[in-house]
Amino acid sequence: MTNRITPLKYKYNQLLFPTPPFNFEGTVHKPSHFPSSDNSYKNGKCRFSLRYQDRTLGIGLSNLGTTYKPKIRLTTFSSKKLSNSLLESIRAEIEFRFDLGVDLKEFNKICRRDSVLKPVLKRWIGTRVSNGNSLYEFMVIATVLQNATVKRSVQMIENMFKRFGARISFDGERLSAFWPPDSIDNASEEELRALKLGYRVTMLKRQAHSLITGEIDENQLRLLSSSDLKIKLLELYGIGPASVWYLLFEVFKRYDAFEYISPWEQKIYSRLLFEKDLVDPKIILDEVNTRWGKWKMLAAHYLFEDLFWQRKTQHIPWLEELIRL
DNA sequence: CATCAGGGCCCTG
DNA sequence: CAGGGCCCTGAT
Repeated sequence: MTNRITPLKYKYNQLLFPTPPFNFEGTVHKPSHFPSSDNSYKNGKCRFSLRYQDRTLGIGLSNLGTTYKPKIRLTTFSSKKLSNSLLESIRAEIEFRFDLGVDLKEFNKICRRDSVLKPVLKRWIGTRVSNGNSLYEFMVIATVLQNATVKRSVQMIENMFKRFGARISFDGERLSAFWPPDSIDNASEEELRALKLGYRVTMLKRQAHSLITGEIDENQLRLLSSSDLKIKLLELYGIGPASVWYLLFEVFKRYDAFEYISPWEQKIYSRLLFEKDLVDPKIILDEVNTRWGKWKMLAAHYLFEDLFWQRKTQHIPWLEELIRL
């Protein structure tokens, strides 16, 4: 266990040019995601820890552009010097994880014709599906989400950060960083149980193990068609019908990955799309399919995040009840 | 004090 | 394919 904080004193700037139109804030900060100590968003600046090629790095993203002339400053912080080729591959990885290269013209056209999304698009045009986490990290997140309230999920992931993660400081922030998977693989069951992970311990251990054996190769998986990818992801221990859509969408940017609705999401979509308390999941799924087709999950994401942004400035009682922080 | 569901999944019959 | 069990917590 390391409570020691590692300062990342080397810093490298690069410029990123997302495809226009681009929305910086909507892309780098997702208010519907639960808060955790590996990332922060303050004063328009996004910072997070990045475990990449066995290094623990700090990343800063800040906006230097406008919606139609997008430009981002990517700053990579490290405790050791980094080579140009490594910096280049970090840049490419960040561009992928934040989906900076996608062309959303067709999606925007569909949104403008849609009564529900039209006003939402006005606020968030250019927003990407984005996630700073690797597949492995997102599997961990999906696992701690299972059968738990948000508060408990946060408790579980923070317990894991404390026990297995690193602490880094850079750019005036102190953040946690994910652990190398073998530390979970080597940990004893009792040790993990002590972190109040419950029955998820088996899943977390098997996931870490399949990563270090090379059974999971994220870069290879990115090349698969969505249907093949879905089959592969469902083979991962602990990934079932609810989690697989999160992975397909957030990690692999498959914009149509919307085939399953969990009960709390069902309530939210019932409100947003039908102005009712509870609509049958199948009806919701049919509705989003006819409305938004192959862009249905991205469209739903816009609705969802827009709602959670509203929550920051106004009290939405029915939503508070569902979130149960 | 007990019981139960929660932002599921696996395993069994 | 339906249903039980699973870690833990907080609500009732």
